[in-house]
Amino acid sequence: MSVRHSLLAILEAGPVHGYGLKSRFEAATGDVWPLNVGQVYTTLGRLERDGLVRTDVEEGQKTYRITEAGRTELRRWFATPLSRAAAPRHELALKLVFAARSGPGAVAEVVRSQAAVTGRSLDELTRVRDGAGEDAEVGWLLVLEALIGQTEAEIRWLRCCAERLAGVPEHAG
Amino acid sequence: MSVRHSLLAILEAGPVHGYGLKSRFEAATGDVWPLNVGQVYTTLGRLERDGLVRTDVEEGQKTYRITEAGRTELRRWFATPLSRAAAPRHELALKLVFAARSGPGAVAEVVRSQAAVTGRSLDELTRVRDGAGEDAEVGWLLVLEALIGQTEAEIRWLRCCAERLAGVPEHAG
DNA sequence: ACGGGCATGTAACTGGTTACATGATTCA
DNA sequence: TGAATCATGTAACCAGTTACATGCCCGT
Repeated sequence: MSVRHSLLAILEAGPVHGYGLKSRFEAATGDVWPLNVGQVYTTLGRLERDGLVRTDVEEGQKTYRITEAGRTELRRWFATPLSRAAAPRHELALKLVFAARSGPGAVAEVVRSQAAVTGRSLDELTRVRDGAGEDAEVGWLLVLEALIGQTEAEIRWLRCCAERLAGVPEHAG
Repeated sequence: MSVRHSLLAILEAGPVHGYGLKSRFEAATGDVWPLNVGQVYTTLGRLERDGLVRTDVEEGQKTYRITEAGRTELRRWFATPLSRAAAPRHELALKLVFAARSGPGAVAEVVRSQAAVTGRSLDELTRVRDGAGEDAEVGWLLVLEALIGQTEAEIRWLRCCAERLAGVPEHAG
């Protein structure tokens, strides 16, 4: 529910029209997660359906405004931590688990190809971060560092998997 | 597409009936990600629709069997690394970015409540891992360690956020 | 005149997820 | 007998996502 709540958060600062939400969302996160404009409108439609935003026309442009229910929902979002139980399934972990059961060749392939891509990704992320000037946006830096930390953890884990699975007989476990 | 491919991977080892897939999925990952039985059937229906599995009745029980197209798709899954570009939006990062724009109070609340939950989660994960015996399943250990690494990275990042955002004026950026 | 960015939408589809109905078997 | 587990499904919904249609306005 990231998009829903992000739009709500942008609207908390004041009414915006549909297209403006797209640019503000991308500006806030430094274009790391581009947002299809169409999705803004579908999401806004659902938010309105649920009574979290309301629309009115100002000077020919339709503007969206957060409602009290919307503010409540936003506060709830901030106040409710993500729980591990509610976390989505870790696709890479699943892939590796089932590759391990499929045979050592599959494991090696997954680890090797993923490590290459993830490594390149880490290089690029750190290069971008280190090239950031003084005027860099706070949100953008935070997003970058979240991604860097996550990526580093993934690389460590892949190395750990490679070690542990090296020499494990086929269909083990 | 984790569930889809995981079921395909289980079927690669031989035909199974619907309910068996649920138990095998959970056994493979150590019950970390429980799977609603209903979802097994909806997913199998979609896999059959797409020609990746086929069914036949054996001794009164409907069994599912992977097709050649299914094997191809599974190999494609193993061979194709996850790309950062295709990665889902990082919900916690988004939450923090927008909490930062909402005001320092919101940031502090997010960081504090999330750190508490994440910390407890890390404790539990490490306790489970350290309590694992020699007979522990490989896949389960890998999943555990992926989650531990991810959780540690999240905690480090939260600390970093707390430092960086302390004292940042409201609506900065 | 025309291309590009601003602006608003809709239709369609995907995979994930749950709630519910139904019945067989097993075991205390 | 009655609860738990095995077993098979369906209907409905959700958020995310994209492809597409439409038109305005502005600068070249």
